[in-house]
Amino acid sequence: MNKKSINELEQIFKILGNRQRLTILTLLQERPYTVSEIIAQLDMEQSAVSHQLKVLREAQLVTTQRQGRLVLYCLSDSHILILLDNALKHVDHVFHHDVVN
Amino acid sequence: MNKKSINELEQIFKILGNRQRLTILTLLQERPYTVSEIIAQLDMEQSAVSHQLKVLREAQLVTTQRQGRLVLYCLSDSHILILLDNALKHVDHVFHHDVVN
DNA sequence: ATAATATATGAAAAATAATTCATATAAGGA
DNA sequence: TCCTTATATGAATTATTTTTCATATATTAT
Repeated sequence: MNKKSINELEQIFKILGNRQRLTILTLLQERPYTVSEIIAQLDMEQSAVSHQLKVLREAQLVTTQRQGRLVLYCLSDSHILILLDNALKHVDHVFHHDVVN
Repeated sequence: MNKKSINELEQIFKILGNRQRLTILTLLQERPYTVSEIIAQLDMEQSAVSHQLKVLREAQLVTTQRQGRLVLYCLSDSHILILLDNALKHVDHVFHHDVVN
């Protein structure tokens, strides 16, 4: 595995390694959400949510479209879902395979 | 997605979201390595490597077996590799799909 | 038993990431 | 135009993670 790949992997995993961002992504898995809706779901303040959305935007994991004064956030593509799903299978494997927790 | 799953995902992604740990995992993908060998590959000091190995051990991503005064580290199972591979496909998709970087 | 080598660990320091606070921008309505 | 609502952003603060430093433990050889 080359250095570039490692860096890219590090970047994504860093982004995914955060509760709020993961929650946002799994919300968007259902349907697009406006920022206000996301704030309501996350119970964190507007500014913090906005900063996290920026991270997701910059990583191109989500896209936005303004609708009047609302901004709709959508998953960029379903590719990331496959990754999440796969990771979920992994944690399932590790956490629930032979150990009770 | 429930809270527990999110937490578990967060944990793994956090662990994978680190250059040195990723490098260690990809080394172990080839074959088991002793700590000294890992240190040699990583160009970071013994103690730091040891701390990172502890993180991987505690997450059950690697297992160890002592051989005399050496300690051999191995990937716990190939499950994690599937996840890495999948993630790699994702970064490939995102970084190299329609944008030159 | 002592020395040497390999690895691990706790606590402090350094680096990085997340949150808050204050304020900015953007759009729609009065 | 001015006010209100929705969202974004920069800088400061706070929290978390990583690294370093000092030291401990384990194993083998002398």
